[in-house]
Amino acid sequence: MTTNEASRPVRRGPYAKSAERRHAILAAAHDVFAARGYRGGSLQDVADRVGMSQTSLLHYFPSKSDLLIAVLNWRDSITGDGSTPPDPEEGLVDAVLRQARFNERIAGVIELYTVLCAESVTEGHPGREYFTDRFQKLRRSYTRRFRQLAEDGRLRDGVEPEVAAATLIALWDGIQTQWLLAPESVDMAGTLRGYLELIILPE
Amino acid sequence: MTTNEASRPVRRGPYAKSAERRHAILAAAHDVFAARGYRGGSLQDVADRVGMSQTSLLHYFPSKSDLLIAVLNWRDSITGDGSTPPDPEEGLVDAVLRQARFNERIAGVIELYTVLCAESVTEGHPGREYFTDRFQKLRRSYTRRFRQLAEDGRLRDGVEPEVAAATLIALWDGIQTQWLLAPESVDMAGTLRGYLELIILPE
DNA sequence: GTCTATATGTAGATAGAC
DNA sequence: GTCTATCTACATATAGAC
Repeated sequence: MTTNEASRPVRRGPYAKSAERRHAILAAAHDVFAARGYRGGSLQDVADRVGMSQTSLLHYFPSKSDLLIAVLNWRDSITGDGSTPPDPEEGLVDAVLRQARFNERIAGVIELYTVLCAESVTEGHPGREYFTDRFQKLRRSYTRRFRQLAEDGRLRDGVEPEVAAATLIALWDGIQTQWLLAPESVDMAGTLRGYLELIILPE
Repeated sequence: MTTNEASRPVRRGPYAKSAERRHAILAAAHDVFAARGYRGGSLQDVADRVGMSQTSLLHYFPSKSDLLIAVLNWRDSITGDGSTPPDPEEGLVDAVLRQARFNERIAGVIELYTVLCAESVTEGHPGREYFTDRFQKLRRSYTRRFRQLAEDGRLRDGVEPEVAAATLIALWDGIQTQWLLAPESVDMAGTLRGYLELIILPE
């Protein structure tokens, strides 16, 4: 048992409760930052939701900015953002549309991303590096995929892979903002599909 | 002279100084909200920039949210957003690219718009109505223009005017965000041109 | 119109008892 | 690990003198 605890300290071990607490805090902070932003959301709001005092919360995350970074990284693990796709044979169009529809169903995921991303360009915002890095990685990743499509003769003539990558990311982010303000007037997946079908030729 | 004052009360009239003050406050608030957001920017910051006390500032704008609305409307008048184009004969592509290049040169205009737009989707944000209305008007306006192009046989087959409108707006907003975080890596006007040339056929 | 003074509220973070 | 109490800072807004 003791050896088992040592090899799997997360479950039933001495740190089990601590890990659960951290998880509960991350979930609560996700909701608060999504609904009110980083500057607008308070540690007290988060503590109230998880049912603990604000000072106890700071025992797990030593400062508000630490909590923000942890929430952003946790978001990646929830949405699968940046990780390998479930099906390596899945095409780019299907992968994008599946992700878009998935995000739409998880309450708060799009709010969190949209609100914090724009907020991160403000002075002294602790999330700025996260978003700068994310965009750089995303642009490179999509550029590679469009370049591969071009080699396969499936990218429309005149479309630059780099431009298509930046365009897809920008379109995705922008349509999410419109959707947040008017869900009934915007079809996120349909808009993305419209662009991708414009530049990607059928097999 | 008195009749002249009555017909043009803004210049040299009794309210001339007051109007100048309001203008100076709007410019300062524009900078502050662009750099720190609505929640992150304080009235004290604005007052310091314009060289007056925070309480004197509230003499011109009775509350922080009133100041925000005034800044948003003032922004429209600076950028010409929503007003009639300078040249009615100017094509859609030229108008979009000219506006994009113009905004890029006015420091803070894109920051203000991007930061406040996303922030406005948060709980109880006073700018929400402004942005909801703006998107609705923009979508309708661009939909009309694309529909006209379709009637002229200049819209690519299969492109829906409504989808193209939402796509153009989303792309524009999204590429601005990427540009704010990495100006050297993003070509705003080039990206917009790439999309428009994809869906609009040459005359 | 402009200011000082202040009311009132809230924030993030620390100290230290238990 | 959790709490109460508190520190320090800063916010928006009001009252009222000049």
